Parts: sequence; C-alpha cells; structure tokens
Amino acid sequence: MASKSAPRATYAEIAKTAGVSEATVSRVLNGDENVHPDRTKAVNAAVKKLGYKKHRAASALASGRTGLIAVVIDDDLSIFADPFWATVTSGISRVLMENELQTLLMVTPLESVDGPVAHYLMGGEVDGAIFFQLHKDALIKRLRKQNLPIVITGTPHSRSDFPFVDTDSFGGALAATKHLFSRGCKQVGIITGDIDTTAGAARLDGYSQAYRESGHVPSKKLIAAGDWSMESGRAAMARLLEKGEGIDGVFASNDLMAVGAMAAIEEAGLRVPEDIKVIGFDDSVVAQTARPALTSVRQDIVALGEAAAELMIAQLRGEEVKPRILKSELVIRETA
Amino acid sequence: MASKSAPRATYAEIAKTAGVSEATVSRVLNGDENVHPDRTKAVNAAVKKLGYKKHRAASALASGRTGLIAVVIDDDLSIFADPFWATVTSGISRVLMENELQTLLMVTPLESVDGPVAHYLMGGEVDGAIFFQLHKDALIKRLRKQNLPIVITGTPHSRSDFPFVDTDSFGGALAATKHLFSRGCKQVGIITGDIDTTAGAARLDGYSQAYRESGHVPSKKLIAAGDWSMESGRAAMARLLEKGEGIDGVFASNDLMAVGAMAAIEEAGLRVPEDIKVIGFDDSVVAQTARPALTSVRQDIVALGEAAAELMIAQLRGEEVKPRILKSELVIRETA
DNA sequence: CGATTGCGCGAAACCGCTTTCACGAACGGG
DNA sequence: CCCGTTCGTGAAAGCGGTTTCGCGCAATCG
Repeated sequence: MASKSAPRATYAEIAKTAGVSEATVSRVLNGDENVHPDRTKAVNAAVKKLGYKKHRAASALASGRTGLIAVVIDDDLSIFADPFWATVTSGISRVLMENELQTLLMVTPLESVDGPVAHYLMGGEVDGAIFFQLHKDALIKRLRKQNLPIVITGTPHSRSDFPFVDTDSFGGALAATKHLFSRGCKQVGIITGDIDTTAGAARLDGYSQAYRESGHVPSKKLIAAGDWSMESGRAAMARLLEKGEGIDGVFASNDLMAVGAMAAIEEAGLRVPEDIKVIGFDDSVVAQTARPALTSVRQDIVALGEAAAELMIAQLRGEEVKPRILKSELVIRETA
Repeated sequence: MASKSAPRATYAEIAKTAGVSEATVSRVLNGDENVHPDRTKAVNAAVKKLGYKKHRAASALASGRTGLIAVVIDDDLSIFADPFWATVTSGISRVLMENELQTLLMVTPLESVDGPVAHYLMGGEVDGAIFFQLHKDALIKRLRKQNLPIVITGTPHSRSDFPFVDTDSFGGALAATKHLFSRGCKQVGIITGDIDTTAGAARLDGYSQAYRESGHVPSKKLIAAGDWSMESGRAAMARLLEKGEGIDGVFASNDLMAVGAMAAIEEAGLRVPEDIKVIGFDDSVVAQTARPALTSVRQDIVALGEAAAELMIAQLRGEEVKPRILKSELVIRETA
C-alpha cells in the first residue's frame, strides 16, 4: 500500500551534507534568526540539492502544529451546493496554500458541542477553524475557550468578539435602493431574506436608510418577507402587487428571490423593467442568466474567502485581529 | 498558541488501565484479529473510559498513513464556483468522514508534473487523491506509478485504466433527444459542449444515436458547437436559426447553453416551447430559475461524489476497482 | 513422551522533526 | 587579566503511535 518511491530525504542527510547538526537544520528551516549566515546558506543549499520537503506528520507530532485549517460547513449537503460557499472556499484555500497551510474541508451537521466534529476540532487535529453559515455559537464559544483560532464568515449573532469577515450588506442594500429612486421609482418595495439572519436584517436596514435619506415616505405595505428561496420571492412579490400601492420598483435581498419576483411580475401581466424595476443581491449566475438580465449587488466572494484566511493567519501569528467588512458594488444590467 | 486543554490520553494510560502492553492496545485499535477477546474488551473499555482519540500526526508518522485524501481541482478559482463541483465535493467529504478519512481541498492550477502540488501529492502527505476536471493526465500517470491511489471524477481521455466515476452522458443525451422526437419535433438540433472533453463528445454521440434509432435523417446543419458558456449557446442557436432548416427542437449539452439558446430564440421572435422545444443538461439552479422552466437531464451529483469516495476507499483497502457510471434522468418542465 | 509448530503477547526500536539543555567561544566590564 | 554574559551550536530527550522480533506456552505430530 505504501508507495515505493524514492526514499525522502531527512534531517540526518541534510545535516551531514551541510556539515551541521540536525538541530541547526531545524532552526534554519523554521526561520530561527540566531544562526550564523554561513551555516544557514549551507543548509539551504543542502535542502535544495536533496530536494527536501518537510514531513508534515513528523513535524506535527513534534511541534503540535498540524498545518491544517478546518473549513467547517454547518449543514447538510445542500448548503454547500450554493456556489457562494464554494467560491469563498476557493479563496480561502488559495491564501492558505500560499502560507504553507492546507484546507481541511468538513461538510457536516455540527450537532451538539459534543459531536464528533467538535471533538475533532478540540482534539488538536487542526490549527484553526473557519466557520460558515453559523446558527448556534455554543460550539464556537467552547472552541474559543480552548484557544483554538477561529474565523467566522458572515456576521455572527452574538455580540461576542469573534473575528469575522462579511460583505457590507447594509451598504449594498442602501446603494441598490437609492439606485431605484434615481431611476425614477416612487414606490420601492423590498423582499427581505430571513430576518433572523444578520444579513437579512442588514439588507432591510439599508433599504430603510435609503428611504430616510431620500425623503420618500416608506410604507409597511412595501415590505414583504421571503426566506431566500425563489418561490418565496415569487409569493412575496405577488403579495406586494395585491396590496395595490402602485409599486414600481423592488429590491430583493438575493438573486433567487429577485428572479422569483420577476416571474410574479410577468404573471401579473406587467413588464420588467418598464413597469417595475428589480434589483437583486449576490450577482450570482442566476442574475446573469435571467432575462432580462438582473441588476444586482455584487460581492467579491473570493476576496471574502481570502480575508477569512488572512484573519486566520494573523491569529496564528499571534496578532490581534479585527472584523473585516468588504465593500459591495452595484452591477447594472437590464432590470433597473 | 497551543491550546491549554485537558491533556489527551495516550496509549500508555490505556495500557495501564487495561492491564496490557501498548502493543496490544495498538492491535486492538487497529482491528488485529489475533488478540484474546478478554483483552480486547479490556482495551475497549479503557478507551471509552478515558475518552481516548487517536493522535493523527503520531499515527501518521509511525504508519505512513495520513488519513487524508486530497481533492484536487485543477484550475483557477472560477471552476470551483460552479455549483457542480462543490456538490460533488460535499458528497465526497461525507463518505470520507464516515470512513475516518479527512478531505484535503486543493484548488490550484496543476501546472506541470513538477509543480508544488505535484510534490505535495507525491510526498506522501496524503493517502490518495481525487481529481476533477482533468485535462492533461501526465501528472496522474506519474502519481499512479508511485502507487498513489487515484480517482477521477469525469471520464478521462486516455484509454489508460484510471479508476473513474462519471454520469451517463450518452444515455442522458439519448433520452433527451428521443423525448424531443416523442413531443413531435421533426428537426432536432444540438448545441454541443467542448467536443474535446469526453462529456462533450458523449453527449453528441447520444444525440446521434437517437437520430439513428428514430429513423429520422440527421443533418450536419443541425449541429452547432458551443463551449459550455451561456454566450456560446446563444450564438450557436442563432446560427442554427439562420440555417433555416426549420428547426423545432434543440438539445443543449448543458443548462447554461440552453438558457443562452432560449434567449436567442426569443430574440428571433419565436417562442419556447411552442415554436422550438429546448432541453438542457445538468438540472442546475439555472434550469429551475429559467422562464419557462427548463427541461433538463438530471445527474445525481452528490451520488457522483459518494461514488468517487467509495472508489477511493476500495483502493485503500487494496481491492480492485472498476469505473462507475451513474444513470441520469430526464426532468420534464416547461420547455419540452 | 520429546520434538515441532503455532498463537498471543510484551519489549523495544523506530518514524522524522522539535526543543530543551548545556557547553565552548567570543565579548564586555571591572 | 579574570569573570559573568551572550551567542551559536550539538547532543539527546521526547512527541504518540506502529511494527518487528522473539519468547513462553499450549496444541500437534511422530
């Protein structure tokens, strides 16, 4: 079963060909400053000559550092099917690799604080963990207490100071709504996402803020709740139309609901964007494939992942870290 | 930096509380048959009592088995943004975890046989590797030679006998095309994917086969090449319409191109499905959000990932493995 | 009934790297 | 010029499992 390839080089050989002790080899390879330049050079030369690569397991055993960062997706398989998370993950992976770290992917229901995943994370099998889509933070708190470096992608609920990265939902919603006003809309509605999520709440806040700034008077009748799904968007839009407020613009809190809304508008015999303008959020494939093409708030998803990885690395270095909020940007297409 | 939690139990403690030697503990924990049942029971009891969890690094160092399987995505970040791959990955991850294996995600350009990733894989850092989206197989061959267990998701080009898993593209295309005939279409066109990929070729073959079986006469003018992108689908459809063969049905080799084709049809002043029926392939979100909703060939993507993981596990057990082809299924919606 | 075989088990070496410890040399201060 | 520091270095003790080796005992054979 074990591969019978060329036997890998070890410290012993490097030490011999460089004429130093193994201890010195270790120092050089771990960036210890207090080594004479000459020896450092000798070791580096030997390393190159022998094509040496450090043996992770051995290193991990001796040092307690595994070089692995877990990316934990708290859910059943369906969530990861959302291209959003996959894209974030790719950003994370890239940055980690550049820093000699590997990405350990765990797609699993997190269950309780005592689940297998929890034990795995607490068992020192990884150097840190990046969480997605976080509902309950009992586990996180526990891990934090164990000094396991943590980063959360998306804004956590509790006021606790977990390091997190997120897109500026508020600013994106604000810009989208303002754009609708600037296009001449008088009655702009919103289809919210799940309000229990911080993203859902922030997008609603941004919308409200735009109303305040514009001098228009918002009406409760212009707010309809969705749950991020296309179907909920369609239903919400139907309700908005029924209320007969003369709605002429709508900001949907994500693209899927926006597409649902467009379907409802068409079904009501109205046209997008002539009768009602629509803006979504995420700028996903769906926004690009929709007809007419959907104007949407774009987040730099890869950058989000990269930021998460960077926050992790900073923690591993022992630096203090602050949450990072990434700017979003309106991508104007045909629907508004 | 190191977490200051409860010190983990070791073989030494288990051996002591169970009244056996460490060697025996190891045997029990690794399923060695030749241990007296009484001792086995004693060890298992001690393990449970102490809440013991094996230390991966130590185990890896001693045994040479890391318990890690690499999932390698040979591309820049964009490919992984395709929900398809993410979904496959989640299936892989689940099955691996059930078998005490972890998923190491590597999103990276594979470059040459001498790139960093190659070295990593050949360096014994993982017990096996699962590849996606494989263009050049020089690296794979090399790894295979090193006895590294490999599984490929998608059909490899070369006739070499890599273990692989794939969806039945041929059968799916066949079913889709036949369905169009059964709906009364007389002139069915195809928009192919990149013909250099095995999937692209197989889908074209399935289409051709349907023509043969149906007794209809296929015309070269009914075949247009795309490259999997929405835009290429739109352009291909426009070309098909220009040729004026009276086309009344089209099978697009993936959903994105199907959506592009629908746009082209509309732009030409025709309607889907009344004038031209359309079928896609993948049954992605796009198929569900399209209006009218797209009829498409569905693959069980999670199952594909699971199959890949199972093939890997079989190899680790030293079993012989055969390629696995998963059935596809036509999901009928509004466009055909 | 002595010699052979086989089975279950423990002692100990080992996997490859990290880190502590102590030692000698170079250095600065008194 | 002597002594206490500082600095660079090597020897060696782990880190926590795995695996080889050989021993003692019981079953089997001639």
